[in-house]
Amino acid sequence: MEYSEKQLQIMKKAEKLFAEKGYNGTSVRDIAEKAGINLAMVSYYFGSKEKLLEAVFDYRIGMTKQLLSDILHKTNLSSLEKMNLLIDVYVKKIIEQQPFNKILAREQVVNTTGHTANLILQMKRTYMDTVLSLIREGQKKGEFQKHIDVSLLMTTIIGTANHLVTTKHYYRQLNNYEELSDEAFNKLIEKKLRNHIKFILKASLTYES
Amino acid sequence: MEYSEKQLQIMKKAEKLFAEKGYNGTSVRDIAEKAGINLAMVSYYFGSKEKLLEAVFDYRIGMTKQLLSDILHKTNLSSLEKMNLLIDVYVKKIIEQQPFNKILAREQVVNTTGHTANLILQMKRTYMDTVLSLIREGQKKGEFQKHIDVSLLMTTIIGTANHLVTTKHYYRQLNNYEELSDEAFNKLIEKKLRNHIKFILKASLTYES
Amino acid sequence: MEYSEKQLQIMKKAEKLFAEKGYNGTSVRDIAEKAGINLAMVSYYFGSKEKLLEAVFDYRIGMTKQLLSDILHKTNLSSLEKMNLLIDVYVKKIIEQQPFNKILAREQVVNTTGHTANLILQMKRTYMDTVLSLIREGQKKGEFQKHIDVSLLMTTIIGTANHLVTTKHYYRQLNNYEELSDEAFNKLIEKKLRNHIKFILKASLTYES
Amino acid sequence: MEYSEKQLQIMKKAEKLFAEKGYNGTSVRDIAEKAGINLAMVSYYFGSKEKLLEAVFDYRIGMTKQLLSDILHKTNLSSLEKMNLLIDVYVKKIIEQQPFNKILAREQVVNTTGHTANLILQMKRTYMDTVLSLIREGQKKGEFQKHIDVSLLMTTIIGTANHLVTTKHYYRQLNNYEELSDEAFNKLIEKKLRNHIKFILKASLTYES
DNA sequence: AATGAATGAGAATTCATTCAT
DNA sequence: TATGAATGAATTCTCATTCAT
Repeated sequence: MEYSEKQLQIMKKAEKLFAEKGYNGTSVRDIAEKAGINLAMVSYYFGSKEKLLEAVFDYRIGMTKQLLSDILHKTNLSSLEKMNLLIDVYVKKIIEQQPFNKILAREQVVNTTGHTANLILQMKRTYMDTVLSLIREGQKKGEFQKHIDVSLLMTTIIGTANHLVTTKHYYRQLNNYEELSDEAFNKLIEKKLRNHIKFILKASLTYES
Repeated sequence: MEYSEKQLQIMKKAEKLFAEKGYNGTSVRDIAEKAGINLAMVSYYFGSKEKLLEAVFDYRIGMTKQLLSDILHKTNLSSLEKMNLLIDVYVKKIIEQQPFNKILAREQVVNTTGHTANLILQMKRTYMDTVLSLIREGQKKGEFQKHIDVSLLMTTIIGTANHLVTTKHYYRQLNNYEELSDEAFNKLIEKKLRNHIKFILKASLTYES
Repeated sequence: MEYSEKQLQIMKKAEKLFAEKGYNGTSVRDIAEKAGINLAMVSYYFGSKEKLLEAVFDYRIGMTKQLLSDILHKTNLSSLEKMNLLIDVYVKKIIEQQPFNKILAREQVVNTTGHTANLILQMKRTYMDTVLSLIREGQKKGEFQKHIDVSLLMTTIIGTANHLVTTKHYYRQLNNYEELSDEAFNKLIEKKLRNHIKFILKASLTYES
Repeated sequence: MEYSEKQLQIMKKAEKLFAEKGYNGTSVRDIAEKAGINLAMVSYYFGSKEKLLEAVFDYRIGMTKQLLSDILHKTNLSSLEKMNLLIDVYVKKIIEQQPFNKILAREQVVNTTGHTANLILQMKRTYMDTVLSLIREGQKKGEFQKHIDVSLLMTTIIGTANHLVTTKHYYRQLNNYEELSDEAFNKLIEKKLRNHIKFILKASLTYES
């Protein structure tokens, strides 16, 4: 699905508002105002508010799939290197696409059916398959231990990243980072998150009971 | 803050609806209907829809604080035992209070100020202090390694539990648990989650670089 | 179905407006203004604009059925007397309920399915059964001729009355009755219509080829 | 008024939609889509939606006037023959132009002033004059009885035809013609209507009190 | 002659809340 | 304590029309 410049412009503003106030907390009026367009243009370009949300999901999840596909096709890397690259890319994406991640974090709770839920499931499957193949590779080479619950391990990685990003204002207060600029704080948590996830992974994958 | 029977009855129905459809997606009419009361009674008992949400938070977070306080005062346990008990209690709570956890997961994203945000911050601080003191204890005794980012470790624990519970319908599909009854599935993920978190904790706290 | 005073008040104003401007040409705002109530009360009392229209149909068609039932149960009358009474009552109803008749004339054209169409069909069946039994009675007694297409005869009676009433402004102009008051004109056409239909009926039912 | 091919194409589609959903129930978008043209072309070709409706009336009523004029000028026919021809032509027109007749039936109820109302009045006058002169002719020759209310007689003819055609779906159900094809059913009611109107006319015009 | 974008007005409906009883 | 009626604001969406190209 391709989107015109105008559509992308609207989608970006909508994404921001959905992230800040939630889908139901955002009115089409809000979006039209922020995007500097007439109220009726949202229906004109997307059909409805819900279709606009779906467009945002389409767009972002499409990007994500592309990222994952790119990594898998880097045939010159070892499985551990691929895993590390995957973490780097994933964390970078999470930090850069914070607004969409907030929407995703909220919508996947209540939206259990429909087009959006389908997209989310597809994305989760793609992640799962990618990680699964990487871990199997590592296990074959003896780099990783045998007893790994990949699904739960992924829940941990995604849950950690999601929770940090969606509740970063609490993390900031609890750790006294309030004097940092937004930019600096984002840089900081990106680095911390990347290292932390890699640490958790290494500890889990190489743990000897 | 004490709540009357009638208030608790309303709060319970509201909690369920907020969890299923989100705060903004739930109307006062919905709540009144489900609770079998007159529409105006919501305002009468709570003042407003938002105050009702706050009451739910008050109530649930109060319960959680009590739980944590109980654990800390069990002076006859070792720090590792306390930590394990904490996990048991936390996971049990997460599973039992899934509706509230869904609300919490959603509201903490958009609600960054106000009474609710304050309650959440307090709760997080309580968790943080509890875990911090347990880990310091364990480090003193040489049971845990020295370099632990407690805040991120907690992010991992909470993030893992939250993500599993709020997106459990996806977890179910991805792992082919669709034939299980709701009850059986809840039992299963409670056990899995408990073990997984303990494993992650042990692997992290005892990791040797 | 019983309607409260308030509902009847709204239905009456709505009926008038629907008759004057058509269902689609009338806004809920119009109705609320004319009825002197708040805009939201229409939804409150009827659920929706369409349900309000259905209520009007329910009410008026219910009245009509009652009228027909009353006539049929007058056992002391001959079939010709019953027929004449039926015409009198029918024409009186048509004249008195001109607004509803305009709505009916318009809606039965486009509304071919749904609750409203069902009501109309029921009413038509009731009329048909009534007239059919009266004519069969008259034929048995030898008062009426044998070859009568009752369905088309009814189409003629109803069509004549409908057409006169719904296009009476044209009838008025074509026959130079413009100086008459509304009341006087209504009186006039009621009498003319009654006699005309009786004449057509007599001529048709007793025609000898 | 002459219309271009393009205009006629649009008018035809518009006529169909107006008949099916009513004028107010049909959007310019609907028409543009059905006609396979750009939305703005409706305004371009007709000025407005209302002018488009007027064009349809212009066109159809112009055709009707032509038909009537043709009959009147057939000097070789007797008045009874002319009357019969008039019925044939009228019924044929009613059946063939059902969509326009539905529009007419609806619009003449609510549209009591303006260009459209004028056109309708003109047409009615033309019909009236035609029938009046035919009946006067017949009365002079002694073929018809003296006391005839021509205006009401015409109301009966037009009303009968209108009612049958605009509510033919009910007629179909009431008389169990549902298994007939549309085409066959139209053929059937055309024949029935023609005979019925002629019968009513003959019975009325020759009735002896 | 035709198009796609745009607009402002208006549509029906739902909302949380209040008030008199 | 409880109710049903009422309100005004806000919701999303559709409408006919216009305009620049």
